[in-house]
Amino acid sequence: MGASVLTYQEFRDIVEVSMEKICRAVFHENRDSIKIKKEEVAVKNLINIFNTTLELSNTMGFQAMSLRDLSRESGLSMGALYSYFTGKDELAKIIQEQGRRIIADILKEQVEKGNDPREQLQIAIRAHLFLNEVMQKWFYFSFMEARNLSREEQKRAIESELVTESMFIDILDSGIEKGLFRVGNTVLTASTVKAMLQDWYLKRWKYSRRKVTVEDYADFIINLIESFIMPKETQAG
Amino acid sequence: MGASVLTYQEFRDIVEVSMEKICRAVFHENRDSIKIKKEEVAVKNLINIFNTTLELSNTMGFQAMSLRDLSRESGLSMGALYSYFTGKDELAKIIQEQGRRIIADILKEQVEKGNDPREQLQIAIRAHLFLNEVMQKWFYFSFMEARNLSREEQKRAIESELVTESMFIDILDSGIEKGLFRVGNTVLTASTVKAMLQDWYLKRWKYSRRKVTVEDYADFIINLIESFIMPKETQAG
DNA sequence: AAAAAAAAAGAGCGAGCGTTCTATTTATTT
DNA sequence: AAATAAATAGAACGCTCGCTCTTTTTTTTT
Repeated sequence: MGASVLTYQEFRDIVEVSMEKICRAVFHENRDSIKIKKEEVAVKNLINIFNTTLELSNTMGFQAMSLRDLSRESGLSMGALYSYFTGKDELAKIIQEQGRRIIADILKEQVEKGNDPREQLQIAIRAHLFLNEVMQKWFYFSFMEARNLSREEQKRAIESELVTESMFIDILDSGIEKGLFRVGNTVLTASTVKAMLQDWYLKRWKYSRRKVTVEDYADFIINLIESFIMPKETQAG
Repeated sequence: MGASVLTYQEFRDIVEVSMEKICRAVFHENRDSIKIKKEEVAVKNLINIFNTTLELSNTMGFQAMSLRDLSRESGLSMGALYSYFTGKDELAKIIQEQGRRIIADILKEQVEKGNDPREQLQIAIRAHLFLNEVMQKWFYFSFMEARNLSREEQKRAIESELVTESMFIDILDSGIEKGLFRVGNTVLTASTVKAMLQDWYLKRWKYSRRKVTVEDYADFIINLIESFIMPKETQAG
């Protein structure tokens, strides 16, 4: 081991989550509500709209951001904006949806590459964290604005949180079963791992200021959690 | 050790943070801006106002909560409300201030009781967590609504976060110096401890649903962090 | 019981919100 | 170059917001 570890650069090359790709997906998924016909025009403006929305609402809050703010900062008129979404609420909903979709797709895909629970745990932590880095603004938005969603959408957000956590629980349980990890409270262990991962996008400013890279943080968390769940002898090998 | 550990019940008896006590402090601190003369009347209504504000804004967000909502839910008229604060922004500011004041006062006071770094770390984790439990609504509000504050108030919130974290860093450093803890990245260690503690008030619903008590959670985090920073032999004794 | 002080009530104000709709501009096709 | 389609512009509408201010009610003092 050691050489086969997923690096941040490798991750970026593999997953290719770009704003352009996301917006193209949004365009196709919402073709009936979007009033724009030509894909290139739509994608170009959607990129602008999402970037500006994330920028504004992550500093002042989505509620506090008026569509006139969004219009002014994006350079698009009110009329133009309403060609891309049916209302302010839908704009928030779309951002949330994309965040959930991407984390679900990519995390599962990456973890399945792991050959044993230890490798899977490492991949899960690294991939999750790398996604938090790439999609920082999206996840920060999703967490902070979840309260403004409809009941139905809120349920989905909670469910999404629990599904990701279950993935960690399953890895831990299978590790115990195979005698690789020592017995412990896997639910609480998974829960605290999630909390540490989440801190990366909630307190991004802190880590930036301290010049902690996402690789540093990944290594640290893996060390921390392995020292807890693995017997001393096993840990080094 | 073991018998002298701070329990949640002991903590509650010692610190006595009650809504009534907080509101009495708010009344005296803001006597010039509050238009009410009689302390008992003011305290009674402040309790009502803060409870209702925390309740409403922790579900729908402070921005989304109108003062007419607050008026309706509290049973106080618009005119009455404005006898207790000068504007909506000040209401948010007061709640933030009280949260910061209490965590700073109580945490320092408790940690100073510890005789060695290990005991101090345990006390710090337990006291911090118990405060998160008692003041859950206040802290959730403070975290979620920090963006709506003035630049100046935002600086104070960040400073407060870093001061609490420094307390953990200092404890860890002094433990290493005394040979009790193994050498490691104390800044990142403190940071992750804070993240785990914070999760208690950010995801309270999750722990309630799973019937995890605050004592369970405290014990778990202390175990987790000690297995990381303490050599195996020392840990048990 | 009357007078004075304290507290609460709630209609009214201007501003800004989300949203709509028609006019205009830009791009594409013929 | 004219005709058609696509996209953008921004004024206008109804509504709700934070906040103020005078009136009314309640409490305290005399």
